[in-house]
Amino acid sequence: MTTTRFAPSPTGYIHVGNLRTALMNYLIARKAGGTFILRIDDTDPERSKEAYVDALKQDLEWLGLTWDRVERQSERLDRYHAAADELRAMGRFYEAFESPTELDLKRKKQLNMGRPPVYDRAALALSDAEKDALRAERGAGVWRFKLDQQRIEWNDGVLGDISIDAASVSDPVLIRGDGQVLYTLASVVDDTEMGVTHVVRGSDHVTNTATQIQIIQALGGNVPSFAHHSLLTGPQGESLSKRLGTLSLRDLREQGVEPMALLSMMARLGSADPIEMRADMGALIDGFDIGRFGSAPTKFDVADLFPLTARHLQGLDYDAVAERIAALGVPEAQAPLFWAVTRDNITTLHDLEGWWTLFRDGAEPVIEDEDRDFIAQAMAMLPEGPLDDSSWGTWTAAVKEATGRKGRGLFMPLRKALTGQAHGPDMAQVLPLLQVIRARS
RNA sequence: GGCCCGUUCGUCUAUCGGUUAGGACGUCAGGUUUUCAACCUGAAAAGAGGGGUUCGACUCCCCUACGGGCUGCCA
Repeated sequence: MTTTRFAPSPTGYIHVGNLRTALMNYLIARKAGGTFILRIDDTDPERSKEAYVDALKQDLEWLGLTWDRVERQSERLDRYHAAADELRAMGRFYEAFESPTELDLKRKKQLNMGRPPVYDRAALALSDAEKDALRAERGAGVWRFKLDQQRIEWNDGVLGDISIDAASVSDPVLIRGDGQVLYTLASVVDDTEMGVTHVVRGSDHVTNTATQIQIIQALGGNVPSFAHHSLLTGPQGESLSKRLGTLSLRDLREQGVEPMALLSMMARLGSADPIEMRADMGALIDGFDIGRFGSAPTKFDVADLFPLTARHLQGLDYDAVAERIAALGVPEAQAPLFWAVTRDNITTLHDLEGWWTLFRDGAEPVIEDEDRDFIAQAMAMLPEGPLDDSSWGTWTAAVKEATGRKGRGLFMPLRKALTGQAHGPDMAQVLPLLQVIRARS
C-alpha cells in the first residue's frame, strides 16, 4: 500500500516551495489509491505555533489537498525515546559533550588544514568516569548516531543512483542536550512506524537521506523509496529563500491566484510535461509522474500564475462565481450577463470589482483631440432610455452612416469614450450593462 | 575547503551516439471577429568553454567555469 506524507513544521506559513513537496506526495498517494498523511512536525515547542497549524490546514484545504490521517510528532515523543534506547543498546548511539563554540572551533581548524569539517568522534574515546565528570560539569550531552563509515547508496526517484560516503558526514545529533528529539530521528521513526513507502522532499535533504537510511536499517525498518526534487529559484536563478515571505499561499490567494492555476503549475513545473490548465485535481493526478522531473534547479516566476488564473476563470460557469458577484452588489437579474461579459477580460476575480464600478457609475471618457467632433456627433445619436443588446449595432451603424468612419477608427474612439479604456469586453454586451454614460453630457 | 546534484530556445524541458535538436508557455507576424479578449496559422529562438573516446558526440570520459544544495544541539 502506497503511503506518503507531508511533514511541515508549524513555524510559519506554507509557501510555493512547501506546496510543491506536499503536492507531489499527495499526487503519488492518490494516483496509487494509497494514503496521504499530514504530519505536523512540532517537536520544537519554542517555535511551533498552534496558529500556524490551523493556517496550514486552511491552506491545504483551500487547494483541495485532503489528507487521510493527521499525526502530531509532539504526541509521539515516547516512540522516539524508545528508538533512542534501541540505538543505545546496540552501541550505535553515543553521548558527546562539546559545546557549540567548541564544535565551531574544531570545524574552523579542520577547514584551515584543508580537511572536511566532520565531527572527529572525540567523545567516543571518553571513559565512563570522564563522561560522569563532564556531565556533572556541563549537564547532559547530545546523543549522536554512530554512522557506519561506508558508502551509502540508493536509487533516487529523481536523481537516479546516488552514492554518498558516510565518512564525509558527521555523526548526526539526534537528541539535544535539553532532551529534545531532532528531526532526523523523529522523521525516521515516524516513516517506519507509519508505513511510509515513498518519501518525496526537496534536494536540501539529500545528505539527511544518507544518514537516515543507516538509522532506518539500524532500527530494522524498511527503507522507503526516496525522491528529491529540485529546489525552486527566483526568475533570475536567485535563491528563493529570501523571497519566500511574499510567496506564501496566503499571499497568493489574496492576490487572486486560483487554486487550480497554482496546482496546475506546481504539479508540472520542472517536469518534462507542459504546464497546462487542468480542470480538476483528477486530471492532475492522472498525468503525474515524478520520474518526469529534472534535477536542475527550477526557476519559478509568480507572474506565470496569472495567465493560468485568467484561463481558469474563462472556463468557469456563472454558478461557480455567483456568490462572489452578488457580494459586489450586482443585481441578480444582471449578474449572469455581467459574468458572461467580463469573464474573458479579467485576470483575477479581483478585477470584477473594477468592471462593476465602471458599469454602475460610468467611466471618465477618454477622447483624443482628433475625435472630439466625432464623439459629440455620435453621442447626439445615442438613443435615450434603456439600451439592449441590439443598441450597439443599430447605433454604430447609424454613426457609420453619418460620419463615414468604419472599423477600428469607428469603434475604438467610442469604446474609449464610453469605458475610458482601450481594452474590454464586447461593446454590444457592455452597452446594456452600462448604467451611466458620462460622455453623453 | 569537503561532499552531492546540475548546465539544451527568454522559461519548463525531450533526445537513452547518427534527428532538419522535438514540444509547451512566452514573444513576434499574419488571419478571422465591424471594436477588446478569445481563437486559428506561421515565424524567430538552444546544446557553458576546453580537451579526449569514436567513422560519427547534445548524448560517454576528463578538466575548467558557472548555478543549486548540504557541511547545525534547524527542518
